[in-house]
Amino acid sequence: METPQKTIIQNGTPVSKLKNSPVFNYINNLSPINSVRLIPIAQTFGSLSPSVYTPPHKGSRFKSHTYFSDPSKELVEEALLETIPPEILKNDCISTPPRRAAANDGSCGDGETDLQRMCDGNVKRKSDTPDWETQFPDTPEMLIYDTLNDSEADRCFLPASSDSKRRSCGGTKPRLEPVSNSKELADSLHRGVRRRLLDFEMPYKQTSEKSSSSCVVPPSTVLHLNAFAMSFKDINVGNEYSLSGNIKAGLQKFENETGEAAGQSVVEEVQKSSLALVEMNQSSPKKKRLKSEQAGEGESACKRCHCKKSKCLKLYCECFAAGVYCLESCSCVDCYNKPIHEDTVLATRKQIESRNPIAFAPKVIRNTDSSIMEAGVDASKTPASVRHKRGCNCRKSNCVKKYCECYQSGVGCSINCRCEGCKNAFGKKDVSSFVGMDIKQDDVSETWKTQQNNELVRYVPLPPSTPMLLRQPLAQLPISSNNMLLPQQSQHLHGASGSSLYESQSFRKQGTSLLSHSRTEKIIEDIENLIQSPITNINAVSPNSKRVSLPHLDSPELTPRRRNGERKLLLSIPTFPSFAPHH
DNA sequence: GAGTTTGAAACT
DNA sequence: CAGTTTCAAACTC
Repeated sequence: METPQKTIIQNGTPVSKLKNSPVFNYINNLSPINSVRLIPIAQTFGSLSPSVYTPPHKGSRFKSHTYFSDPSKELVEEALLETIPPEILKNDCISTPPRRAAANDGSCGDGETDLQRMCDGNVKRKSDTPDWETQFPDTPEMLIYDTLNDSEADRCFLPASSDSKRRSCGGTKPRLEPVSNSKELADSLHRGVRRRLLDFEMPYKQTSEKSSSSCVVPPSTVLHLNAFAMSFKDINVGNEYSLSGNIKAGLQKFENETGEAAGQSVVEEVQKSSLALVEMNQSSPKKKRLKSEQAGEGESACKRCHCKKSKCLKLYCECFAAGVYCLESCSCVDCYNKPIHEDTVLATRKQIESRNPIAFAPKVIRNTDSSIMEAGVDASKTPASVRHKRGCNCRKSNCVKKYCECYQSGVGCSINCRCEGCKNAFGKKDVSSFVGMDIKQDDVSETWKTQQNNELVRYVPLPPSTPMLLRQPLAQLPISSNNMLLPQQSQHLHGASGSSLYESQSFRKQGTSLLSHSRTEKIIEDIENLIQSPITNINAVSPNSKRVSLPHLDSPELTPRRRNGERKLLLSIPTFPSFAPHH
């Protein structure tokens, strides 16, 4: 897949020259885009979700991660963030590499085709507007784009809360952001995105446009940098296949080249490669199981549940928990998690949320350095940026099997865990919460690696965003306008901690060079504003006193500290998890 | 593929 | 709030 920038002549450097550059060829050869089978992302909005809950911890993204204490790395993040074309940020294309030959072979096929169309739209747009920066001169504004274009708005659903329900969807919804050419972007997406989203009390619901896709196409802006960044981590940490390492090698080869054009090229290629990685990471715990089965399968590639008694209306059902409808390919019995039972589904979901407001919240959160700071441990040794939101409660599995949600998610146990005999390879409860978890590949258990390799990719599931979360005042959610929790973006990038990519001085150099200082500062300031935004009104305690702790929210460090002229980047409502109707 | 184990979710 | 039950995924054979 090409990015729009590829047609750009950077600093007078012809595209052809860039394409002939060693790194371009090298990385291009590394790109698995052509070889990786697209994992249907139906029902996987969880994995694509931006709503990995991130405690709003000021500055955490820059300091918390062991591997990224170097400020220059932050700049790399910014560079990556900035470099990714808004078209990509704004839609799913980053998660949907070209799949020209994708067959519409069943329940998942439509969604795939839709995605393809969407990407086609982007390609088209690319040719129309080769220089996205020109059109988005103000990068922060680029981040403020409206998540939902008109087309999407027709399909999206809204959170139930009154204060926010009208902020995102519907044809009459106000355009909430200043993206100058949002119309064009919307048009672009109109050409592509088709999603079937469950309408949660959507006042402007328009069901007529529901597509026939049986697998939900994840909320279009949901993945992106999260997955982009995660992809590095995932691949590097969890898989034998280490693209980032290869990128690093390529970058080293590229080290002699300097200048923005070169840097731009590097980042372009990184983005390009990320597309494949993102693709590889479109999975959920449930889906993973299917990955090993899906080779050569079509429809069956969609994840399925096997519920027998829950009617797929409880969190036992992963489909339901993920906020998607069950597929026909599910082997569930007496399933109510289907479009025809939409009301039931909604009611049930509401009920569950009434019990536990974050029941549908991501299970894996971006932990911050607050615990680290509190523990007085050198932050440089604490890469444990990701933790299970509630922690596990394992007693027999030693947190080394997928019974353990932490382990399953590829994250270390934390102080929130009540596990016994924790041997979590990603970080033991009593240690990793505070002490650096310099997880190298060798540190990850062979079991886990084997498991993950069997599933094609290692995946740190990013559970679905939920209406609950989004019912919170948006300004308090660190969710970017493209449905990404900005801190998470960075933390995902941080999460790429193991990635040697970011250890590449050359890359840092290149990435840094991409940003003008003023722009960088502006971006950082905006993001910091977001980070400072508290999510204080998320009930951290479930009504039934279940463990729903949101770590460190009480930390004084989390005290919101708004700056003057606070720019609310979160002017749009992220797409909600979709219950994907299917046949 | 059936049976077992496991721990989250749900219930009391 | 704690203990118990239910449930479905993960795992084993």
